[in-house]
Amino acid sequence: MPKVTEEYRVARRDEIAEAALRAFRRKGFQATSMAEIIAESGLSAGAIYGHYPSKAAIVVDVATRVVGSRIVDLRNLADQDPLAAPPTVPRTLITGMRREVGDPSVLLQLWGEAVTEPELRALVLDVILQLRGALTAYVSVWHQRTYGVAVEEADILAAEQVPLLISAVQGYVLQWSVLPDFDPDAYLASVEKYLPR
Amino acid sequence: MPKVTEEYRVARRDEIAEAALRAFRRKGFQATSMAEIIAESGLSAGAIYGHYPSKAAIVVDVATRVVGSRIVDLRNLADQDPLAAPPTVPRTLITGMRREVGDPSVLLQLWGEAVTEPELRALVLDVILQLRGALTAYVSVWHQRTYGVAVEEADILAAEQVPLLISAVQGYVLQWSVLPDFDPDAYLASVEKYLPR
DNA sequence: GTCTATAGTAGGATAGAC
DNA sequence: GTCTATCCTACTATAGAC
Repeated sequence: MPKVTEEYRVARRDEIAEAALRAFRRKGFQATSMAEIIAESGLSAGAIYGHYPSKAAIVVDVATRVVGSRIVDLRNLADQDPLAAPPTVPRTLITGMRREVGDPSVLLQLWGEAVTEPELRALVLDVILQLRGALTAYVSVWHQRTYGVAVEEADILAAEQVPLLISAVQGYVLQWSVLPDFDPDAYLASVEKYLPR
Repeated sequence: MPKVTEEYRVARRDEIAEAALRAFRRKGFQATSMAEIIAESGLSAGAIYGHYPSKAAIVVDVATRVVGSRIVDLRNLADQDPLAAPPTVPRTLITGMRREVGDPSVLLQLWGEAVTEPELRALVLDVILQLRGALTAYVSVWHQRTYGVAVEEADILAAEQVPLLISAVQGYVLQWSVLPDFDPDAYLASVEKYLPR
């Protein structure tokens, strides 16, 4: 039986995770030192190690919060009738993502570090696979309902088109992060104008 | 007057840069230690510091070699008659990139670290701006020649379409790096099938 | 130019008081 | 649970011999 309430522990972890995220945005996940997380949180080393066993655990927890569940947005999308056209899906995903993580460049940092950190890699892979699965199902249903295409053919079309929808989202994040003159509205308008429906 | 020939110095720098790149692929640019670069090169600390003033200088030099000049491929493309359609450009860029950097996931690592390292950021920005400029000119000319569109309108079309072409390349790199079942040929076929011409 | 050895520092994590 | 103080490892870079 812990002396403090469970809500208190959760709230403290949230506090630490949010402070760590602010620090990670500045220097990246690996390159941020515990000293920076400690300073940003306003707590002490001992306090933090009372809630996380290691810096690696903080990294994984924060990264998990960052990728969150974009899947929810897709479920909402799939419940609409009439269905929104596939090229409008990136806008929905990006809007949800922006609301949740703010500056998306932290996602680019996460992807980059996922190349060499197995735990982050597994996390990113899991999210992309879920996203791809949900998107593929959505696009297939859209073709069936909109054009009366047979299931098998709709699945093939979806498998062809979904990687491009994913690239549209990834390209947004990358170009937002790197180009000082990136225009989000123009970008999304182009996606909706030119990607296949 | 140095005692050794200039070619010798250049060859040694190449050797060190290549060893460093092999190490960076495993752990990322910042997280790789000098000890790992030293071991990978088979040289000693003293030898390496005789050719580079700091680890940061090695990082910048290697990163510069990695992004290289994809612009050359675009120039070759623009010299053809008839011009290749815009959706085939990602294939050309990616083929050149694969030949030069091999495993493209090192590019994703570079992009991620560019978010927080100003020198890498400037490097990546410069390359993307050059690429965007060359691509935009190419696509504009293509519309003028192929459809007889006026210059002003062709420029507008190019400005709309080029971000998607860039996303196609970036999405390739990302999906190649993360998805174990990524199919490069199918991806490029989709790009050519669905992106606007 | 290249080596070995090491100086000097910053890092993650823990001990013990409260 | 949280703090301060500190241990110990690993890092970048240099010194001095060859």
